[in-house]
Parts: sequence; C-alpha cells; structure tokens
Amino acid sequence: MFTEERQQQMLQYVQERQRAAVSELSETFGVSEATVRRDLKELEEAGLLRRTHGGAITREAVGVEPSFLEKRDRFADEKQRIAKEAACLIEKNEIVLLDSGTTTYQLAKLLKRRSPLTIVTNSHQILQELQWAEHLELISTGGTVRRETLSLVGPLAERGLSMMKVDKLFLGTNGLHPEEGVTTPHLLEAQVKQAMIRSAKEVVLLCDHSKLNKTTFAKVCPLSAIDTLITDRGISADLLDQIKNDGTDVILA
Amino acid sequence: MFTEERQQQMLQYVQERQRAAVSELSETFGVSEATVRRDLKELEEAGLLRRTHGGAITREAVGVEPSFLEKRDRFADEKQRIAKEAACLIEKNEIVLLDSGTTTYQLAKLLKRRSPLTIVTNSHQILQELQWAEHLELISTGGTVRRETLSLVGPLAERGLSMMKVDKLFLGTNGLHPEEGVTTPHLLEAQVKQAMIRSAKEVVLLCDHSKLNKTTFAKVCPLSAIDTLITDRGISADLLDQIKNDGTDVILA
DNA sequence: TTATATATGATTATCTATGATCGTTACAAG
DNA sequence: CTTGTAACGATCATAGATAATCATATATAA
Repeated sequence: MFTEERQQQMLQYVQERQRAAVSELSETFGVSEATVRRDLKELEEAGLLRRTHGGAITREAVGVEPSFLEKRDRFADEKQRIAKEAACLIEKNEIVLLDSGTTTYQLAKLLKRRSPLTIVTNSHQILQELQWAEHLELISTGGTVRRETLSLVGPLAERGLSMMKVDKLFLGTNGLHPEEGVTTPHLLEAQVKQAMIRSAKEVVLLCDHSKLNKTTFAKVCPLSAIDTLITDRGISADLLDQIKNDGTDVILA
Repeated sequence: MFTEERQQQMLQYVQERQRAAVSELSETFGVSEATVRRDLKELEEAGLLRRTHGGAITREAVGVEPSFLEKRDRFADEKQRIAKEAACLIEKNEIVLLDSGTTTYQLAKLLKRRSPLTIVTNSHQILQELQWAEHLELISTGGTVRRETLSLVGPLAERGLSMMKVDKLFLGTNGLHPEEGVTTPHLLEAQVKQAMIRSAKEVVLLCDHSKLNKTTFAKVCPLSAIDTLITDRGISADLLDQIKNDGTDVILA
C-alpha cells in the first residue's frame, strides 16, 4: 500500500469511529507506531484531524471524548499472553500453520508486525486479519466454511493439508485432559485438526486454563502428540506434573 | 505499441483499479521501470493521475476512499447489469463456481438474497461478502492469497478444484479476443482459471465491453471453451458475429 | 546514404519511507 | 505533590524507489 493511500484510509478510519489509538492504527494498517505518528502528524498539518496523546480524533469530536485509552480488552488477557509466548517460538521465514480459534487469532494479530513468514491457516477470520500484511505469505487450506467458527473444514481442507509439511503448528482446542487428550466439539473440526497434526513437524497447543481437564465430543489426538503446551498460570501443579511426565514441554504465560 | 498508446492504456489501467505500482505496470506493459516512471511523470504533469512513492493513484482516489475494494469499478453499471443476467442463469440448489474479479463480486452480492446454493470460489473477497449468508454452502478452493485481487491461486487452489465438478462456472477476465481467446495479466491466475474450466460442466464468461478485443499476458483458453458470454451493449456488431459463429452463446445485458 | 532525434533500458548515486532505539515528556494513580 | 507507565519526538540505519546519466537501437531528416 502506498503512503498516500494509507493516510487516506487512516483518515477515513478515524472519521468512522470518531477516534483511534496509535496502537490500534498501527495494528490495523500493519505499520509501526512511528509511521502512524508521522501519518497522523501530516494529516493534522493538513487540518484533517486532531492529534491527541495516544491517538487522534476527528475535528468535530474535539471535546466530546478526551480519554479513550482505557478501552482495553481484558477478556482476552490470558489468551494474549499465551499468544505472545507462542509468537516467541516462531522464527523468521518459518512456515507456520495456524488452527482456527480465538487464541490463535490473537497470535495471528501479533504476527502482523513481524518478520517475513509463511502462514497457512484454515481460519477465515485469520485470513481476513492478515490479508493486507505484505510481509506474510498467506495460504488458505480451503474447505467448507463453518460459520460458527469461520473455519474451513471438510475433505478439501484435509486434502490441502496433506500436500504440505509445515515447521510448526499452533493448535487451539476446547478440551485438554491427561487421559483423553485433545478434544473439540465438532467432528469435522477434529478431523481437520488431525490432518494438521499430520502435516506438522512440531505441534504447539495453545490452551488457557479454563479448558484444562475438560473433554468434549470429538477426540483429536492423545496428549503425547503434543510437543509443547502453552497455557497460563491457572494450571494446577498436579496436572502440570502429569503433562510434563508425558513428555510434553509446558510454557506458562 | 506506441508511446502515446501505452500511456493511454496505463492511465486506463490505473483508473480502473484506482492504483498501480510501478513494478506492476512495468510487468503488465512489458517495459522497464524507468519507462513506466517517465510515463507516469508525463501523465502526472498532464494532471491525469497522481504519483506516489512506488506507483500512482487516480486523482479521485485522493479525498474520498470508500471501503477499499468496492470503488475501483469504472464500469460498475455495466458490471451490475451483467451480474444480474448471470444470476438469472443460476437455479436453486445448483453448485456454482465463482472466479475472482469485480464482476463476479457483483454477482456474489446478488446471490446473498436468493435461493439455497452451493458456492465454490477462489475469491477471498467473495468469501468475506458471503460468509454470513446462511442459505449458502460456501466452499473455498484454498491456495495462496494474491493481494492485488484477493484471490487464491497456486497448486493448492488447482488441486482443490480438481476434486470437484460444478454445474456452472462464472469466469471473469481481463481480455477477450476473437483469435487469442481469454487472457489475464497473471500466470498463476490463468492457471487457476484453467483448472476452473476443467472442473465445470458449463462455462459462463462475464466481460464488460472495455475488455473486448483486448489481450493481456497469460492465455487462459480459446473462445471455444466458453459456452456463454455475458457482456454489455458496448460490443461491436462485427465481434458479436464472430463470437456467435464460434458457437458461443451471447447474452447482452 | 549519413546525421540527428527520440525512445528505451541499464547503471548508479541519491532520496524517501520506514522501523528501531533512546532520552524526554505527558498522564494518571497513589 | 511524586512516581511509574506509556506515548512521544529525535535520530539513525536500511531497503527500496527515484532521478540522472549514459549507451543503444530505431525512427526521422538531410
């Protein structure tokens, strides 16, 4: 995207919601905060919007809403920390496979501002998030769209996955149990996850503590298929030991 | 091609998509980047477009920028009428394959409010448009994301397509010529289009008059591979005859 | 024909846009 | 008020784009 285009869209973005944070713009447009500040400065000099500490507001909105910085998403806090740990595992130019799910989605967001990578995913949501990130080679597995999760499933997805071998898989789940392993509520998704595991040299499971010791409908794989588990500190010491004894590395975010 | 001619086409190219990179133009017109820059400089001095670092944008693109992809329609009217005709060809519960492109995108929009259908597409833009339409079974071919068109290309897409046989294919194009057939500026897209044709029982080409009698880089198929052409009334009588004689049905929107 | 003009591509030094770093400044919670 | 945190702006390095220059090929003029 050209500088002018980006600035124009940035202006539109700000106007649509009356305000925008620098960090938000940086994420949305996939450029550094330094660049966002430069852009906003130019737009302000052109009289098109107004800078504030932390972001920008439209000229009309001056005085309407002075502080907007605390609008943070606490909901995804643990997931964000897990995602951050996961991002640390990814090296430049690697080929990573991202499962669909909220935690992997957080991870995808982090990858918008990073070194060149190839990203394969069956998550339509992640594809949308990353579609303009030019440093990323983006590959969709294809498949039938499941609206509940915006993931791509079915034989097409599985067949697509069978054509590749990726460096690292980041898997999401709805249940992790020491005996039952990884489970998910939908059969088709479970099958895709299995195909993903077959296509990966290394499997990393992202799973916040709310899903630990749970089982759901469809079995994906035993715990032993997981090389690394990233979870948060809500995990019990018992379970932690059990998992480690199974030969799975555990990272606490 | 003469210099004047090339500059004229370059201007048209930029206007059609609101933007173009120097590298892109260089590739498309088969001249060096130095020449593209000289051309763009002259066009800018003539006030016909605006230079940016790395390329050029139309003057209209500066100022009001509607949601990104939608506004790059120069012949939006014709395309909508063509899309409407195309929609009439689709029957309930059919399986249709939609190519990526602005005209097929218009068609996709029309299908949001219609009878149940299965839609297969390699257009990420169409997938986004239809992702919440519950009466549609949506299938992505998969593949590598091409940002210029938000289409999915590459071996994955081709392999995915090889797994199916759809009732009707709605194909877009950048050039239709009586002798050269259907052409498109990008090799990978051409290959995907070929795979689509192989996967379809019936091929319908959507093509507004601005693309008639044009050839671009990569050959997709001869005219004879097209069962039905839908175009607008801008087509010349000569060409119309020629196409009909080739055994292709023509619908004028 | 020869001479000149024009268009083009290659080469390269320069410029621009960007991201990273770091000391400074502004804000809000004590 | 003080203080910790986050945003800021200045500065620098770098990749990529640009403009200037030159060589060449083709077209035009003499």
